[in-house]
Amino acid sequence: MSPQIAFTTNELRRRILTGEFAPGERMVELELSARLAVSRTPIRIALGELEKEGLLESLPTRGFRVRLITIDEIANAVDVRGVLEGMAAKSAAERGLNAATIAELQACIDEGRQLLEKAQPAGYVIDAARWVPMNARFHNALVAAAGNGTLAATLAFVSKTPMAGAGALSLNGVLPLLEYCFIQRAQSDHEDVLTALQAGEGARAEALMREHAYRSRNNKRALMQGTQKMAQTAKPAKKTNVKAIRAA
Amino acid sequence: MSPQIAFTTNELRRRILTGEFAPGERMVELELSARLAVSRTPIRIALGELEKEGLLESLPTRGFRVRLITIDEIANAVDVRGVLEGMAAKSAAERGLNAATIAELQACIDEGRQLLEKAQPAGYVIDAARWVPMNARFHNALVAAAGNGTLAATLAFVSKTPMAGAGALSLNGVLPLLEYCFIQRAQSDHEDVLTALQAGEGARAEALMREHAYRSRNNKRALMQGTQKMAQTAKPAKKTNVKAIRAA
DNA sequence: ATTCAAAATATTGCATGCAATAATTCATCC
DNA sequence: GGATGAATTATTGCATGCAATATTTTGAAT
Repeated sequence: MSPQIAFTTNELRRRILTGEFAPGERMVELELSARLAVSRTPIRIALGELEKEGLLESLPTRGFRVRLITIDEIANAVDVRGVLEGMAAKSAAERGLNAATIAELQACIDEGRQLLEKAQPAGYVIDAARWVPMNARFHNALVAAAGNGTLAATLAFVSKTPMAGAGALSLNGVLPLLEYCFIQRAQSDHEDVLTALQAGEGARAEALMREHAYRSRNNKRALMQGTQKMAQTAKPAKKTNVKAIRAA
Repeated sequence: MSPQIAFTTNELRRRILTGEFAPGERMVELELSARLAVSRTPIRIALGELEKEGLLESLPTRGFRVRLITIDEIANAVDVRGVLEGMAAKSAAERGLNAATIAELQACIDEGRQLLEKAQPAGYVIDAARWVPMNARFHNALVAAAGNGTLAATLAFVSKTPMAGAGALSLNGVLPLLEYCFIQRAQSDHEDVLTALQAGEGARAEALMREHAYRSRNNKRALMQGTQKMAQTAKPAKKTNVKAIRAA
């Protein structure tokens, strides 16, 4: 992807996810073009991209609108992710792990244990800035070990659903003790999975990864329903003044 | 997707899959624009689309080239499809089927049995024109019954890999007897899955759907390695005469 | 005040031009 | 003859204009 298009896509994605564009709001090419200071061409391509990612929906000949993503939709995506990661674990166990993969997975586990230990005296608050990338590394290493490129691409596809990716637990400090318990369990799942993988126990590794995801799904549901994060009603789309943009 | 872009995408996809563009060949916007009689804009968007489908690969600032799809890649995609369809079957069994779904699945099974019976006196040649859509209908009904939109979208994503979709068995008349056996087994799988679904046996339904896909993968491999369909070496890309196109 | 039609406006779909850049060809020198 | 650098050509990246279409507003008629 060319740099301008990549920039536009990332920027729009970011602004949608941070709520700068509310669900239901229309995305008008000319307005976005003015806001991001790029021409309509990259905007148009980026919008198509974000539609495929599920962030936008297209109106017949009226361009795109920000989609409202429901809790159920996130839960569905996480379930699919769990099944695919289970497949990855099973395949990896059956093929056998190479030394580098074992080292990488073990490194993640070591870091995770460290983070948990550091959290206890600090009021059971996990260092999210380190946990999230570590968690992503663990999942990536596992998927890579399955040696199935299509599987990896499919997981990437599913993980595009907002909040459905591996590193997407809330972790913004609400309910620290509850989150600590979730993370503790996740850590223990990681350890069990590595054990199963090394023992070549494919079915067990698969079941563990599935449960790992199912649990994370339920945790998300609990946190979200608690904080009502996603339940904001869509603000009415404010009218854009195209004449003014055109004049500028 | 607007009509022109849809046309362009479908047309280019078709031409790539039929081999009109050989693997390795570059896709030059201006040339395609002339061939399909549309401007560069829809061509450009369609090429991006086909890249995401895995049919093309992008060169840094040199546009796109037709990718060579290997047998292993197809096999990987079919494996992923099997796992996802297994998940669909399990979910469907756990939620329970409604009457309309049962009727649809049963109708597919009845038609399949009919096709098998008709094939025997006809030299064991299956009527592909009816089998393929029936098979697709069966798989679609099953996925719909799972009630997970993300799962359906993910399956659609995986099924874009050429030859990896549910209705993609060769079925062009090579080895009629062998194909007859494959189809006979597929039919029996369908029947077993419906039985399991109706009995609420989720784990069994899942296992059956996985095996159903794994088997189809191996059948494909056997047929392909026999006929060497995909093993054609890429023709060298013939030079395009842009001056002539420009002049026209 | 309500309805309807006509005019005005907003907005996309698509085509195309131009500049930037990569690849290729060609001419020159050793 | 082969290497090197300059000119040429091919080709994309991006901007933008125009026509087509959908929506909204306006203004009249009831």
